[in-house]
Amino acid sequence: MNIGEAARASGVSAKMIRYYESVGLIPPAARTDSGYRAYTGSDVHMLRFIRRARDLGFAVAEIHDLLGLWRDRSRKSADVKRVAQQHIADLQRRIDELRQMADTLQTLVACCAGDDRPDCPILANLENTEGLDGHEQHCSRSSRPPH
Amino acid sequence: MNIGEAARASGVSAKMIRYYESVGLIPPAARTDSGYRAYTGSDVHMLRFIRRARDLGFAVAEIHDLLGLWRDRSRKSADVKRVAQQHIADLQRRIDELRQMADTLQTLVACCAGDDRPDCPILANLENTEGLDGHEQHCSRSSRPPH
DNA sequence: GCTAGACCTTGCCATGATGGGAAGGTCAAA
DNA sequence: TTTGACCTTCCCATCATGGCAAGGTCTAGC
Repeated sequence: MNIGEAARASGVSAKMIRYYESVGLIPPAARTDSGYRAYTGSDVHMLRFIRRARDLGFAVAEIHDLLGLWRDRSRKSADVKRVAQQHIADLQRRIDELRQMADTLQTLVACCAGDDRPDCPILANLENTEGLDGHEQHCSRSSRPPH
Repeated sequence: MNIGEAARASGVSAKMIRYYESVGLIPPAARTDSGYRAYTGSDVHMLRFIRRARDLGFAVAEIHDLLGLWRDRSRKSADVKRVAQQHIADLQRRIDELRQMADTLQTLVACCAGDDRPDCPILANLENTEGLDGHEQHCSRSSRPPH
């Protein structure tokens, strides 16, 4: 199987397959006499594993670990669970960060008239270091550039 | 004011101040005779604005627009509001992506014994293209590598 | 057998925001 | 004058991904 076929069969682009090989996530592919990479069904299976793990947000380094556990018949499921739980914690941290941003912005947007006038609590908040960093409820006042 | 002072006063690193200048987010700083960048209080004010906008997750291109509106005394608050709302939508999309990942993983983790045995629904899910893409509730079965 | 077109190879560049570091110039205090 | 803290520019690395270019290979149709 050529790299293009393997790509279509696994959902991983040819470019990324070469990349994963170059960074050691997957072993170097077998080669034909002319130098083309040759893949087996088992290779595609592995690529699909990688693809799925990427879809779940695992970084390449984490997938490296997961592949090791996958191949290790004597693995402990506790080890897999730990990797997954750490990743969940990481996802949760990122979610919280984004949600904090969204919440703050949402509060500001709710206070913004959104009409033809220039006064805008959103700009006012960006301008002042203070305000809405915490959990204020009141709409702030105007906003004019300095000068 | 030297770049280091401006950095300390604004919370933007000297490195990033130079970067923002290089990509045109801020105008080229004034220079002393010896070539040092020189900043005013007004410059620091702008840098703080940028810093705050970055903290809210705005990309440099968006901050460019926001700075334009900030400087425009005849802006319409509706324009600012639109930028903010688009950003909120973007944040929400990213949050949903991450939460989808976290939810799937959470379900799998809940199904994993996490003991000394190798059988693991997490690996099983990564291995099979099917399963838990949607909203299944049942814990799946084992997981052994191919070969 | 030849040719066209689809495929493969490697290598370089770009993304976005950020930090690290090197080599060399400037400044201020002791 | 020296020292140390600062500044300058330039290059490199991150992370996963795509794009492009130059050149080699394979296959189907004529």
